[in-house]
Amino acid sequence: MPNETYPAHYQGIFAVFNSIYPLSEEIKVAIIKNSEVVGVKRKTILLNAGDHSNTIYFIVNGGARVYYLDKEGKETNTWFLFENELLISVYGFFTGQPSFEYIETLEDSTLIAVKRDKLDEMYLQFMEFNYSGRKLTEYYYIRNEEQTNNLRMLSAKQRYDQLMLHNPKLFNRVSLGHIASYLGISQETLSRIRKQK
Amino acid sequence: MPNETYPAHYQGIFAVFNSIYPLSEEIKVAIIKNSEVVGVKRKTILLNAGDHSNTIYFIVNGGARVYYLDKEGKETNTWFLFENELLISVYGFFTGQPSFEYIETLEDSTLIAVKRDKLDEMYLQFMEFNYSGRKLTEYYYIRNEEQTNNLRMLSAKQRYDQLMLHNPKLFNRVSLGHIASYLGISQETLSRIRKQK
DNA sequence: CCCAACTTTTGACAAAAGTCAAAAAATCAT
DNA sequence: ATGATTTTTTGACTTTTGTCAAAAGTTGGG
Repeated sequence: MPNETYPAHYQGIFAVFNSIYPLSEEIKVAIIKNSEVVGVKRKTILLNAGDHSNTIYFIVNGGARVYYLDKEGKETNTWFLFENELLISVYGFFTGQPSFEYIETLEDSTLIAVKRDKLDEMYLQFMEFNYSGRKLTEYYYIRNEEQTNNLRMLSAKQRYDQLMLHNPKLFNRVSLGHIASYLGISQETLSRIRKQK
Repeated sequence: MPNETYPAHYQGIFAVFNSIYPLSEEIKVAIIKNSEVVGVKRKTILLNAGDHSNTIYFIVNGGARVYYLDKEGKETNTWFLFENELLISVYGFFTGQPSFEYIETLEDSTLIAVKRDKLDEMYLQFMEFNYSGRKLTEYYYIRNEEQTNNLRMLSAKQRYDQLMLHNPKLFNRVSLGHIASYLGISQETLSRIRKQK
């Protein structure tokens, strides 16, 4: 059955899952039935700290950031995510505990939203869906670990260079202030690092 | 069938998996068939940088560290793992790429070793096994993310305090030099932080 | 028990990064 | 376009953390 029989917005998410483990028609139908396509404006808060994170988003287009507030109330960004990526607050979504993180769109975005209870149903109904879920979790885990290792071992300048090398496009879509906290440095230091190049 | 019919060393690993998703007798038998119980001395290298990481270990007793060498050749520890925990080099094991990390036992240890191809076979043969695999990956992911956030946002002293609060027993089993690099600080700074308390 | 090896602490100094305040530049809505 | 916001840069200064070298303390094997 050709893919065109499914709504166009689902092309991306099906492709991502399908590249890991073949998605049966049943699962595709279930995904469509258990999800909702939503369009949101830039700067929309998708998750507030304190709330329960019960939705996972697949970004069809647009982008978002995950951040939290440090003791002085300053925002610290932990992730930036864009088209064809999954968007959650990892801690809140995985543990079911109230979130300490916020999720906010960076741009006008189209998202596929799946509620956690629906996702859990699908994981229990289609055991092979856990195969893809596991692989995707592994993939994001590795991305997180890279970040950990960079923070542990590299200087501010080296972390900046790494990001420039591996994700230069980020600088076109995210303000330097946001990038600074992601790199674990002050905005002023980031500015100075960029200047001395 | 009572658990005592299985080798005593497998109690812990079965309990860990069983608490996530019921382990069928078939999977238990497969795990035993596809694994090996190994006893190793303290300071045994289980994985060398450059090698392919093709074994996952469950620690029956003992402990190990995962570390790598920075540009100056200094060791940086990324994980400490002990009894009833899974032991891998995340990047190497998940990606299949040659490892940049080393794994070394910290104490004489008993381990259950499963080769990656055997694990993959089990994941394909028993789809519900992916459910447990996914949940375990999520669990270790969260632990890693905590570490990332601490490194991004907390001062050396605050990171030390966090570790003391959440994992004080670590200090009984791991030298301060090893803990320093795990916290992303120099040994001297760690020593000074501890003194000023 | 004692020596050798390893681990931890200390001191003096240097380098990295943060803070605060203000100016400059860029962006956005009207 | 233009004034108002937001973002980025700059300067002066402070704090944090690192580095190097040496001393002190600890541990384990013979």
